[in-house]
Amino acid sequence: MLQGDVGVELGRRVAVALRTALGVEITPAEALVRPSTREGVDYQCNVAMSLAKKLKKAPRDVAQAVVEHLDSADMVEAPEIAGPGFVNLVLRTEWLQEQAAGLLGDDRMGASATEVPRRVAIDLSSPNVAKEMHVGHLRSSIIGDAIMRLLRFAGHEVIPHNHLGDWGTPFGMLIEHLVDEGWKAGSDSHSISDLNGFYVAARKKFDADPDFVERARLRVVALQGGDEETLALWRGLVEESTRHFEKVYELLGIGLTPEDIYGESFYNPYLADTVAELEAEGLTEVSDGALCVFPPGFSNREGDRLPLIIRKSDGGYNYASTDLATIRYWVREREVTDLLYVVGTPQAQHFTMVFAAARQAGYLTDQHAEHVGFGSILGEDGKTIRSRAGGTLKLVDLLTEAVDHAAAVIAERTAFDADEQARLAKVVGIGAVKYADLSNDRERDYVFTWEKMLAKEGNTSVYLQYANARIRSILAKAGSVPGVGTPVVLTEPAERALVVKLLGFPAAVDAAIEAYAPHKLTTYLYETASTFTTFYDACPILKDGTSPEARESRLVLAQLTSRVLVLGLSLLGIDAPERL
RNA sequence: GCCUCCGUAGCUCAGUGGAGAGAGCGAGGGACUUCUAAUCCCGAGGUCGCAGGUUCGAAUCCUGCCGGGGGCGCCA
Repeated sequence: MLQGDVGVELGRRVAVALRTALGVEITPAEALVRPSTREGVDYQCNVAMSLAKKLKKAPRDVAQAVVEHLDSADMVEAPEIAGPGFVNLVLRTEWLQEQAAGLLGDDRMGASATEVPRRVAIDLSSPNVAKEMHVGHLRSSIIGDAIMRLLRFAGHEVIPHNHLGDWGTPFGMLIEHLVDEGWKAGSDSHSISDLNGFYVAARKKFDADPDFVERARLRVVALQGGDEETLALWRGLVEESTRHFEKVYELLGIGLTPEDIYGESFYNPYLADTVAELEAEGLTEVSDGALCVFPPGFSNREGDRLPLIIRKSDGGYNYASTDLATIRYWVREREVTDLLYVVGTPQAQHFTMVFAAARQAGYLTDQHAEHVGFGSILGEDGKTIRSRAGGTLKLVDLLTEAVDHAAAVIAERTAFDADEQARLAKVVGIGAVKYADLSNDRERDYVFTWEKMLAKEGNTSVYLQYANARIRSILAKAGSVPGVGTPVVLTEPAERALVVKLLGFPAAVDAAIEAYAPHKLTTYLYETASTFTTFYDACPILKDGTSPEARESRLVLAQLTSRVLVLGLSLLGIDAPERL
């Protein structure tokens, strides 16, 4: 059975044909084999036009040479040349039948694992201590989680790190507010019911009370000086916040645990060394009292060189220092080959500069560092939903609303018992939120609307879950699941279309991984579910009048579809219930 | 001012330099005593922001312009 992308396999064969026919060496990718939108054509090869000039031949002659030497009779019908030199490829029914039958024994659905596993550190989620997670954290969390799942599926080692905002000057203010609230160091009986309220109250006091400001300042000094009582209070605050995050991660179905937390404080011990190394390398300059690196190629609005400040004029460190120390840590101590940062696109320049500085410093050499940016979630007014702009939407409220909405629909439509309804509501509601986000191009902003988040028609998770539930229902009714080796017989166009689509799974996964673009997978899964429902309507499986052969064959197709949908959704962090 | 991303059907969005640019939603027409209608089928709907350029071929690459978002020194 074929492993991987059908188009790549055809490309390989075209490359061989060109070598034997014309002595030309090209890679499979350069064969330009693409799925075709032409009626009745599965793939098309566009290589003839691209090579014609280089070979000083007419495109149709190159195409003719490809066709004559293409060794693919097992896989495709006799290729036809069309238009200026397109080679149209139609997959043979027998080949499709064999592939479909073979897939039944492959729980990876044709997707191969990498032969060169990498070790990838991925920065995701990264909420701030003493602040409630809001919709802004949604994207980093679920996009990061999906990328993590995709990379692991591909056979890579992935180490998530949750870069918690757990250090810095605001903690003086926050700890003093804790003290005012009667917290005692070392006691774990405290809790904060409203993290946002806590933060706002501290901030308000800070803005109004000079004595409090002074206490906060002293508290920062104590914190950074390692004062035990202060550290104990700080830990209490971090742990309290972490418990809030855990609840959200649990609801969201993100695999992040407290072990994945590498907050800013974690890198604290490395900051001085990191900065000292940069100084020793001669990369730094003092400018306006701040210690800076000036990576080449960046300028500010006056046209002057743009600094990356790694130590503030007051001697404190900032996020550039931490980010450099982070790279240094993961490369040196953890020996990762890749560093991914799932952080909003507004920080694109920051990361470009940090990476540039890290290369200058030798922290990054062969490693691949990439800012996997994502667009902002906008309000209906088209402006970024910001925590301080008033229009805060707590993440937990968003998720609860989605689950409640799903619960209402489920109660209306189904007769499952209460427990089952509650379980389904969570799977459907959370899935809808995740899918609504993941199905957008990662890098683009999108406007948040409840309508979109809760939609259950068209390209939505519910559509996919429903398609799968219908399949599971049929398989349950059928009594026995067709075993490996069950012959697949394709007679109807809808059957054939479904198999062709199912064979596209590896290509979709590859595309999603290659560009860190989960939406490429959602698009594919939606097309697959849609192709299936067309098949479902056109091709009865268990109904009277279906021959035993067709019944078994169609059960295989249903089974394969279910596995593609369930596996695909799982790579996005979305569950697919048996019944719906 | 500079950098960067975006502009595709009424709306929300896909689109790997390849052949009449595709979905969903909405609006119109049709299909249920259901293998689960949270579904399917049919037709309508487009100066791919504008103007040049590169190319055999441009929604896609380059340049300029228009419109919008974001970023541009001590918050992260």
